Amino acid sequence: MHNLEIANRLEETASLLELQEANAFRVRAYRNAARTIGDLSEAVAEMVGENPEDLKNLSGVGKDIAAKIVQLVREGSFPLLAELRAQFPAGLLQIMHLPGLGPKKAALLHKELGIQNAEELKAAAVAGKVAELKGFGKKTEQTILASLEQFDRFGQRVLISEARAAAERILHDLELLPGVAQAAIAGSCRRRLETCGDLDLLVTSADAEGAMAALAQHDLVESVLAKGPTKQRVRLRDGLELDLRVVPEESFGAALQYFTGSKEHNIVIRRRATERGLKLNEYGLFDGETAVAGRTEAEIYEAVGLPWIPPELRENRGEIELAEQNALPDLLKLEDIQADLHMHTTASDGTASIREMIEAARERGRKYIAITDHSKRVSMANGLDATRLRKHWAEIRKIREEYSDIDVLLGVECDILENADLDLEDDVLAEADWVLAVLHYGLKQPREQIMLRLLNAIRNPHVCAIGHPSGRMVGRRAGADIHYPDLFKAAADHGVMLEINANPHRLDLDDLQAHAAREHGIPIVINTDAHSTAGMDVMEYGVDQARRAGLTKKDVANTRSLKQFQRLLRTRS
DNA sequence: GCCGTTTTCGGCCCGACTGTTTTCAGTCG
Repeated sequence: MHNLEIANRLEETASLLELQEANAFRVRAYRNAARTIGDLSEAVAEMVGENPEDLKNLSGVGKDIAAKIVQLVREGSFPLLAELRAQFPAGLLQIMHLPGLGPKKAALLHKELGIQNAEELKAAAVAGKVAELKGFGKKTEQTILASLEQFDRFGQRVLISEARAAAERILHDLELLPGVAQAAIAGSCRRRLETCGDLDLLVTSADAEGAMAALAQHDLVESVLAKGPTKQRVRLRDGLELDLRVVPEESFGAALQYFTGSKEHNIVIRRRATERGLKLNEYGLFDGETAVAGRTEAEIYEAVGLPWIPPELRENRGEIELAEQNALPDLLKLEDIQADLHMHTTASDGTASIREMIEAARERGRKYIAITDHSKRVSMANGLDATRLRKHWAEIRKIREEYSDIDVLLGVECDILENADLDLEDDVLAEADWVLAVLHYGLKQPREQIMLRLLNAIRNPHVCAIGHPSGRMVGRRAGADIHYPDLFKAAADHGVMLEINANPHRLDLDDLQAHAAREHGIPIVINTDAHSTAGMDVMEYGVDQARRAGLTKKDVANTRSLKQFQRLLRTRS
């Protein structure tokens, strides 16, 4: 059992306890334990096997929760969770996590209107029944409908981080099978979309039955939904569905190309084949009955007059034209990244100390970082006022002296307040090496006010970059209503960078806006926004997003050495 | 339910906003 699974059960327990109106601190205890375990690099299941007493050394895990984890790992059972699940319909958890709703309102909807899931909530809201409930009203009803619409659009899709973790684990295990020669992930997961609706795996094997049997028995697989001689569809324990296709070696490239998509990209590629008197399908590229290509993707692209196109670009958004002119961008790679300029410590809401974060960054090969704890407005995250921030910086100054192979910038993640002021005075910001200005609150303000806030921040001479510009959460919450052309113009005029926040829940800027920002000549920074040492590992998702935006090493500021990076920063007054 | 300790129980990140009320509960981050 993986840490994430354990953390998910604890998190679900916390949510269900909330619905039950249990003691708020008990709820928090489960949530804290879930977070600790989710952020942990050692496997909890192994700790249970070796020395279960060690669990109690984890912060937020005491006698009770440790015992529950042991039982979960050893016996696969979690009685408290089972009992809670029996009390509330599963759909209620989704409802309570909709923006504008929480445990209290969700419980009331369930109690008063018997609502069990999102569909029933929608029907009740449309019928105007929600507004009649005590504590609700017309506005709340509208908020609910808007949240449901967002939820519908996301549907059953899961974040790329979750999809990849599952796909890569299964792929790895299939690769170890004796009969399997080649194996690959295809589909949206290979294209590194923000979310995946399902997973596609391809293998070549002398023993198709063996590969499918191994998949059916895989510990991530819950059930087999369909099975034929070359294709098997299974449902994973987390609900995601996965297609495995066993293809002949001479068709592997064709199948990979075909099942990677996108549909729009493939339509154009197939048309190019037709124009050349050829036919392209998942088995190969054919001249009449004769296969002329199919073993690799590259030979298929070559046969239709193109260089191989990276999967991240395959959306028919201009990549085929670039390929024709041999002008495909040399996309950014994870190893190009030299720095991480957005992270938190225990000074605000991070879980690791300054020293721990510096060392974790070194282990990941970063040459310089910025420590950017929250400003005071984010009181829930223990944000820093001027006095505490200055003390924090003094501490960082002292500690960074111990390290000769990594530079540490004095940073801050400064809120842009609802009234467009910055959360810290200019004299404080002037002392920072790196000021990241961000929106956290009032994201639903009208466009004019949002733009006033962003432009005001950009005009401030101390602001270096705008972090997670829209504030969106993938699949959960649309971001602020930004007029991007104005944002880009202002950022370009004032030499302010824009962030791609690499957290898979954010990925903000998105690929299209990151591409547009690059067109304006704005340097992009890709940062993890880590709240723990393990949080630094999400950099790859930010890099993937940049690749989808067509960005190269030179488009991304934190691929440079510190000296070169500082030259890119606007002149500091 | 966890933590730290004054070792047995009190404190646990909280201020602002929203939409509902007519003084505040619920939600947000």
